[in-house]
Amino acid sequence: MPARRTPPTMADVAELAGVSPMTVSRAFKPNSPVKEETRRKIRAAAESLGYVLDSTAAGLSSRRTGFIAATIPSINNANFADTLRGLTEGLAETGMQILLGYTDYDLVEEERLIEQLLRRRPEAVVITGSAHSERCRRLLANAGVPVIEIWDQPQDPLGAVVGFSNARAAALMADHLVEQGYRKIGFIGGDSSRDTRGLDRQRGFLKALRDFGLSDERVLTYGLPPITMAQGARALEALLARWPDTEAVMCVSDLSAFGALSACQRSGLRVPEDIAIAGFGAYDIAEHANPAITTIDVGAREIGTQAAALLVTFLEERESDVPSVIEIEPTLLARASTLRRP
Amino acid sequence: MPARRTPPTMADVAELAGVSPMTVSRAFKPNSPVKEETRRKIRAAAESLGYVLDSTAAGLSSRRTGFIAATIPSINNANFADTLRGLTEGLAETGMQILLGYTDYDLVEEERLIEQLLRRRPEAVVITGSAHSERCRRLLANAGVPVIEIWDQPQDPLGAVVGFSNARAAALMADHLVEQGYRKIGFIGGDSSRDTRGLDRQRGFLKALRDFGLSDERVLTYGLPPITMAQGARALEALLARWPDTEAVMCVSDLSAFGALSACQRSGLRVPEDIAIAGFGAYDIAEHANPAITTIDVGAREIGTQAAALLVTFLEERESDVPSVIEIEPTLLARASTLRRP
DNA sequence: CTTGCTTGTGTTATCGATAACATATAGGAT
DNA sequence: ATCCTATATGTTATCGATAACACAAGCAAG
Repeated sequence: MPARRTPPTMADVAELAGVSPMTVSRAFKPNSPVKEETRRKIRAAAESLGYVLDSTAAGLSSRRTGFIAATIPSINNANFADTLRGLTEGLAETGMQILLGYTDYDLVEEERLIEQLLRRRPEAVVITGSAHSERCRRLLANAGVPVIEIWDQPQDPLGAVVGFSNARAAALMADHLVEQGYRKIGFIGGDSSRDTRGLDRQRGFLKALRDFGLSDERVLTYGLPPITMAQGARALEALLARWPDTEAVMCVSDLSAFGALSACQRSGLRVPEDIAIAGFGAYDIAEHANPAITTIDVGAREIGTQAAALLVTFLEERESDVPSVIEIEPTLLARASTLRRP
Repeated sequence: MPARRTPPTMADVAELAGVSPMTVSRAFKPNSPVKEETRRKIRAAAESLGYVLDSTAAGLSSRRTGFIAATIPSINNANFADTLRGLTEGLAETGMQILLGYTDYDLVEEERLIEQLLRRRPEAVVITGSAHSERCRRLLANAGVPVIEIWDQPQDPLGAVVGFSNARAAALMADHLVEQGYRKIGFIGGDSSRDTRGLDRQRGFLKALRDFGLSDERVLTYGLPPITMAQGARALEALLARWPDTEAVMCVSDLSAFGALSACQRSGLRVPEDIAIAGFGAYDIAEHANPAITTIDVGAREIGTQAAALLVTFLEERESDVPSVIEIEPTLLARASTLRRP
């Protein structure tokens, strides 16, 4: 079977099966009135020609592309990958295909990306984060399709929301550390405004410290978000160089927390006896580190699942106008890296 | 600006700008003869209407969809994410969009996925792995577009290849362990045939052991691939329960190696003094673990970069018929987890 | 036996853009 | 002044499928 120049079309299948193209079209859709025998004949003809439906043409004609556009800041991030997995699995039965884009934590890139994605006429858009350029907001509003913002709690939502408060989630960790008796508490994060969720965590954490009457000055930012294990390690060293008596540190993510933990161990500090380390995100690594790292589980997978469920109702009922806000409840996972044993 | 029912079309922009739709079409393509003033007028009209090009229609008409289909086994895998990043960045300048699918290490799912992707009429297909169902091979052959298999070295390539020999890569590790003086060497991997690359590693590793005249019996498979940190930990415990005098273990991936390392440390074993642990894949975690884990860098990012470069030539020259095979050279990263200090 | 509904199939128009061809204008070469 | 070429724009047909409508046949209900 030689590779052909142009793939066979529905008309080719129709001719071979001795029916009209319209019947072929129907034969490929479930729940359309086609005699079982005709359908078999068409299926056989299609298979023998190696026919594959052209969704491009189908989408143009039916005005339903079967695409859901989704943006995430980065591929190399287990949290967003989990969300994506929840989304993918939740949409599997609908036959919708996810059109994915990476913003690299950059609003300008996000705007470019959204425009590129909208060109494909997705039937809905799932967008990570709540900070968008003005033009990006306008593009989304004009697109006339449901929009779901995830992983955040926007002041001014574009449509539906499946998210949580990064500030409150981080405050949970402050509560925990204070409750464990730590008083000289620091924070490690990235050093630009790109990662707004990271900044929200920092803000929420420091605010909670202040509310406890504690100092909020032990903040060390290092590297472009999302910060890596290596950067977490260096940040911890720098933080201890400046404030050697620090008792506990929260890191903006589990990856940087793991780096910080490694740095402690290399310099002979015991965790948590000499210094407590906490992370964020409930990555696998936090669970399997020695000691296991206290972290916040933000329900990354569930965000995807809930967004998918919301999409299913939107697509079924065409009721994109009712903005709904689903709040995910982050939970603290207290582990050895911060627990004081009396 | 209210959300409209149906988005504006090129004809709407044309009317507002006082030109023909064709001119609008040209105004959006670079290197087409349009007066600068006209172009500005059209751009302004488009912006004021919130016009976004419909790639669906464009693709149908021009027979160039701007899609590259790509499949990877899993999202939650830093290696494949790296490959994807290389691919994305390498294709960025071309304006091609990646249409991504996850096979979940399953050939049946792969076939389903490939058919779904081919419906979108991608201009090329990048597919991870070399094992495919018969129908999948036929679909790809019939599609009439360049196909690149990555991350492997197929016996019978579908088209171009950017990969490496998993067996030889694993043999590198056997060489290293033997060279370090270990003799009672084990292997930890997943326990099904789904992950063919993992199996290739196992095969190559055991073969190398035999070639050194060593026993190849210390193999423990545990859990569905890709195996997790937790499974790596349990596998190590099981392996030591059965062969307590094991001196060194290679794990099919760095994640399971990290789990194994943690398991050792929990049970008071010193690494590498009591037992050496090695991984595969050069994940971040291997570098930052304590001790750092010896691993194999397979050049995941480079696989993506090279595949992108190949695609660029294919798309420019329309020379998909010349199958090229690019071999990536895996390298051993010798680290503390296996190094004997005399 | 007629009416009305369901099932199965065909016909025509259309989705939104672009390729291919056609035309007009401006400037340069001869 | 004439021809030629490059630039700038318009016209027509078409990409491959599906929506909407039309129609035939079969069967049930009245």
